[in-house]
This record gives sequence, C-alpha cells and structure tokens, in this order.
Amino acid sequence: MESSNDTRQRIISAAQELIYTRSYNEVGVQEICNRAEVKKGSFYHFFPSKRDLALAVLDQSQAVMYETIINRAFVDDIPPLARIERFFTIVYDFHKQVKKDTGYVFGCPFGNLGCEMSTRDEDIRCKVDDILRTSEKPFEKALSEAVTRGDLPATDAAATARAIFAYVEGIMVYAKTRNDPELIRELGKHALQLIIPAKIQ
Amino acid sequence: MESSNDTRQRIISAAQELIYTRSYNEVGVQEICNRAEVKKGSFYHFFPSKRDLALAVLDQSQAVMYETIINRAFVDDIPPLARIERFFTIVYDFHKQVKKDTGYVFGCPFGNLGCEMSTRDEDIRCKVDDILRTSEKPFEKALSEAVTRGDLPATDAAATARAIFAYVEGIMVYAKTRNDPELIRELGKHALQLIIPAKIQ
DNA sequence: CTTGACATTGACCGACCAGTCAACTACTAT
DNA sequence: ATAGTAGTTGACTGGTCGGTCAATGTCAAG
Repeated sequence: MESSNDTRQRIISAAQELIYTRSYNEVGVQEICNRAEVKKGSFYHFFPSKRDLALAVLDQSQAVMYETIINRAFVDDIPPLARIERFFTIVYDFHKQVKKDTGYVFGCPFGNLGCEMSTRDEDIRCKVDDILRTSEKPFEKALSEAVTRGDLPATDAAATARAIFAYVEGIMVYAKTRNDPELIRELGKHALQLIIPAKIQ
Repeated sequence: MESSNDTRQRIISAAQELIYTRSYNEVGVQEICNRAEVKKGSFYHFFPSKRDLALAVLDQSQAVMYETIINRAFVDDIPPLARIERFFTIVYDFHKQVKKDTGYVFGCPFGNLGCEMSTRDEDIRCKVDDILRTSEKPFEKALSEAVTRGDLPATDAAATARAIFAYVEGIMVYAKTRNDPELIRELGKHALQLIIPAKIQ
C-alpha cells in the first residue's frame, strides 16, 4: 500500500511537470511513465484514462499553489492590501527563478490547461473553473478586511477579487508568450488600480 | 495560380477553425486536409510543416481580428475612451453569438496558441508576442488621445494599454474556462479602473 | 508543339498514440 | 498454509501522427 501510493504519486508528479512545461496533448502516457519509472500497464492500474490523470494533476497543482504561493502571501502579519502586493511579488520571484533554471516562463498551470482543454473535456473544464473560483477567495477576504479596516471604501469584494485574479491570468499569458518574468512585475503594478479606483494617484 | 491560392486558403481556413476550437496538438494534418478537401500530399506542397501552417493561421487570425473587432471599435466617431468600451462590447457580442451557435466560448486564438506553444516553438511564440504587442497599439492611441483631449490625466499610455490588453487576455481565459460569455461583460466593467485610476467613483 | 513550373495524388514511412490484457509477483488477512 | 487482493509486467491492438516521394496532371509562356 505504501509502494502503491508511491507509484501513483510518482506518476502524478511526472505528469504534473511534463504537462505544465509542455501541454496535455503533446505529452503521451508513455513519456509520463518513462519519467515516473513505471510501466504503462501499471499506469492503467491507477488511472482509468489519461484525462483522469489530468484531474489528479490539477488537484496536486492546486495544493502546490497553496503551499508555495497563496498560504505564504495571505498571512495577516501585514495589512490586507499589502498581502495582495506580496502575492504578486511571490509569483514574480517564482517565475524568475524558473526562468533562470529552465530558460522558460511556463505561465499558470490552470490557465494553460483551461485554454487547451475547456472545449474538449467538461470535467477538466469544471475542475479548472473550480480552482479559479477558489483562488479568488483569499483576495476577496483580504479586500473585505481592507474595507473593514477603512483602508478601502465600500467595495464589491467578490467582483473585485475576480477581476484581480482574471488580471493575474492575463499577466501569466503575457509573461509566458513574451517568455519574460519581468512582465509579472511591470503589469502587476497596475493591479492596485483594479482595487483602489477612488484613490487619487 | 488562382486555384493554387484557393487551395492554400482553404487549408488555412480549415486549420484556423479547427485549431481555434480545439488545439494545435489535438488537430492533425490529416483532419485539416479532410475539412479543406485537400489531399495530404498537396498540403505539403504549400506548407513545409504543420508549424508553418500555424504561423500562416496566426496571420490570418490577426487579419480577422482587425476586420471584425479592432477596426470596428477604434473609429473616431465617438470619444477615445468610449472606443475602448465599445471594444469590450464587440468582443462580448462576438463570443455571445459563438456560444449560441456552438455551445462554447473559445477564448482568444492568440492567447490559446501562446499558452500551448510558447515553450515549444520559438517562431510561434514570437509571432503571438508580436500580435499581442500590435494589438496594444489602438488602445495606446486612444489613451493618448484621451489625455490630449483632457479626458484623462497624464498617463503612461503604452503601459496602461498593455495592462488593459493583458486584462483582456485574462478575461478570455476566464470566459473560456467558465464557458460563459457574460464574464466578458462583467469583468470588462472593471477595465475602466485600469484606465482611470484618479477618477473618484 | 514543347518546355518547365506549378499542382495534385495516393501510396508509403517509422514512430507514436491511448488503451487492453493475461500472466505473474508480493503481500496480507484469515 | 492458504486464499485473496493489490501491484507489476510486457506484449499487444488498431489507429493516428507528421512527413516523404515519385508519378501524374494542368496550364501558360516561348
């Protein structure tokens, strides 16, 4: 049972990396198995199909995003709006490091898969949609808190949080297409305007 | 020569639709040829490879975007900032109609291909990058004009235009992943905040 | 009427695709 | 000790992948 979990986890990890750095349709089951050092027959013992693996990879990627980004950014050691700024900094630092290591900006794993698969697999689309919705929550909470604290005038926190995260997705498309993590920093600066429309300069 | 151009054009049109509604890696050369009613041997008379076809498709898609969206939105019959609002309306109307016809929101053809191919084909990445850069220009021009007219305080028009178009890309990712064109309208409302930071409410 | 360029065709290539399966091994609970 | 379960293996399927090629067809300029 320990070994089984380990095999399954190795498959997920291998797929996560390959699909993120390439794309779902470009990476085959065989290649995933090679990287995970698992025979293909064994793969189908753990996953009924390739798309079920993609679903598991999405769960895994969401967990990683929380560990490495969201749970680090949204800590109440600093004011709520500063946490949002910290979010952008962490995302920038992450992609800057990845670019240094690999030469590439790979963008957002959820946006990537959403763009590739949303019109082709309803389950994958729904799971990505759910992850995006969930990702808005920490922003929404920070915005509400900022309003309560008086840092922000009355705001529709849910709508604004959604706008911010949509902007984040757009930034990731841009950074990936230009293969330049600096765009995350430069475009990130404008995110505050999405938040504080009433602020004068 | 007429017939030759026609064959080439049929291939491009077929590929444009198939790649836009599915993805580059999911659609094969054979399927493109079937839809274009062209034999595969003939395909390779016009295109040295599938990726060269993708490059041609990108050119075609850019031309279509100008005809159907940009050149309709950015006409100086209305004030510059109203043109940007009109851009969002046209994009919304387009995707609303496509959703009605096909059941799907397909997002942005450039963002889609950029996400899928940027780390895999440098020529495609550069072409998408170029298209995004070019697409910012009408926004930049409108913003500059708005500043000149006094509709807007002094602004870095280039940086703001880029932020807006990045936001547009994010909106398209969201609309595609939620398969809901209404998101374009709802999120589009917030774009003005990217433009007019100093405006009070 | 001939030449040469362009266009078209279908057969073909090796590689790979997702997925199947029966046989086998290793371990666990009784 | 044994029966049952979970995990592993490698051979296999039918189909598709991007791409090649030689033969043939078409047509216009000289």
